[in-house]
Amino acid sequence: MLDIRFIRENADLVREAIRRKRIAVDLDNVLAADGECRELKTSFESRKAEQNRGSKELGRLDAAARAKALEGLKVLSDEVRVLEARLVEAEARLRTLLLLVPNVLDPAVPEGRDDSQNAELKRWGTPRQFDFAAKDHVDLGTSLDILDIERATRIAGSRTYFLKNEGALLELAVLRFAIDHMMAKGFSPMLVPHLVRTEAMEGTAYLPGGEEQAYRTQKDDSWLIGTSEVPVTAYRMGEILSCEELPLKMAGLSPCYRREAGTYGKDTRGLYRIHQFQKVEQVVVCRADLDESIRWHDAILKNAEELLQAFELPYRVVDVCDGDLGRPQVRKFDIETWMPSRNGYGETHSASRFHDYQARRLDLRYRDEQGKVRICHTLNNTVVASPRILIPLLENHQQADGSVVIPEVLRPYMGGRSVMKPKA
RNA sequence: GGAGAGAUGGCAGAGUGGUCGAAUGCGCCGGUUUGCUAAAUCGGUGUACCUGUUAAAUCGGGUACCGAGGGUUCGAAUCCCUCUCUCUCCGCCA
Repeated sequence: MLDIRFIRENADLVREAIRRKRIAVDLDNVLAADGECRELKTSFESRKAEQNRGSKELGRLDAAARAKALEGLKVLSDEVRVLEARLVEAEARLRTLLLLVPNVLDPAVPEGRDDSQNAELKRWGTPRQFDFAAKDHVDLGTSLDILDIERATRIAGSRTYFLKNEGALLELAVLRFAIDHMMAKGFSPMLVPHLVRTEAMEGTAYLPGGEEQAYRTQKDDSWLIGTSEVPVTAYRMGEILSCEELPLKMAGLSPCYRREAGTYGKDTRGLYRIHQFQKVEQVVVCRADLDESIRWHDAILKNAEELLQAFELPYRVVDVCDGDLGRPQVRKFDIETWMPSRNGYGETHSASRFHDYQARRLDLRYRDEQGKVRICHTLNNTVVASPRILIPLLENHQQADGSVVIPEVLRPYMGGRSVMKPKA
């Protein structure tokens, strides 16, 4: 959420963001609602002040004077009540509108219609040329007896899977490596609530707007998280942090649940797009300093790159274009990892910088050295998401005999295994 | 799931209809005292929003906030209702 004062003073910037992110919001409605709010607030407060003065005096009056003053106060009280009701309504209307106003863009964000027009920033590694008929991860996983999609579909519906044997171990290995990698960077590992309240979803800007993508419980009105970003970023919501404890560096591990509504027929084969996966997510909460925020954005991008390099997987980094950028992000870098079966790069990581957009919604603040209360900045990036990462891991490291070599850094987490071999 | 108790400022803890944004203590900040430290002593010490003066305010005026939301009342921390959370006991359970 943007500061309404910022919107008033930078309406052009905000209009540009609405246009470039292709979001259906009429800023004039927002500004009108704001004007109405302030008008009502002024008249309500001055009448209320009058009433407070009168009521205060009433206590000191004798019976006769009191009865007389009471009459006038009753009228005033009704008037105040009406004004207040109108004010509350106007404020609710403004907030509803404000939640939908997108964050402004970093000047560097490239222009583009969709993800096909993201700007490539760098490439690392060279996609492998196979001198044999390479299999995709589904065939590999099946013959290695580490993956079963067919039976999962019977039991749990589309976009589900079983990982078993070394497949199960490989996912655990990848996650644990990611946690250790982040701990070495000073991030606190966190296991988090998977069911959260609307507040946390709204605070991280998944709501309103993301209702169709999230699973919601029927009886208790809570939401299954689509990423641990939600509980981790919201972890200190409503608090005023001391500046000594910033930045908060946290690495959340959780399952992630996504309905994938509206994606029928898209990425239907294999483990690319599924309803449930596990992810280690890095979250940074830092002071309200643009340069610092940008530095962290680069740092969390680098953390993820290091992981892919350790896994010996070719990847590229893209600067996400305006048309593909979400409402809350100022700028976003995606990492796409080489996936032979797609004969291309597929998104595996997403590093977002939010400025104070999430923090304002979460009421996440800190006291600076001067004692001034300020709104934090937040950022996040994937460390690793599995099983999607298993796609490049299996496909890139396969051998002619159908076996798959386990990257060296993962072997300690796999009981020393260096290769997975077909069972049949 | 059933029965009961509770939620007050950074912390502890008073306050059961007006003079309460809230006693008192601790903590914290500043002054005085002090060879230093400690002690003593004096003063200060929430957040948000509206509005005024202004070059700008750490300035003036106002409104709101005593878990959250609603109600009663001229007036609510205090009375009533709903919800959330915490604790105790019973049941169930990993």
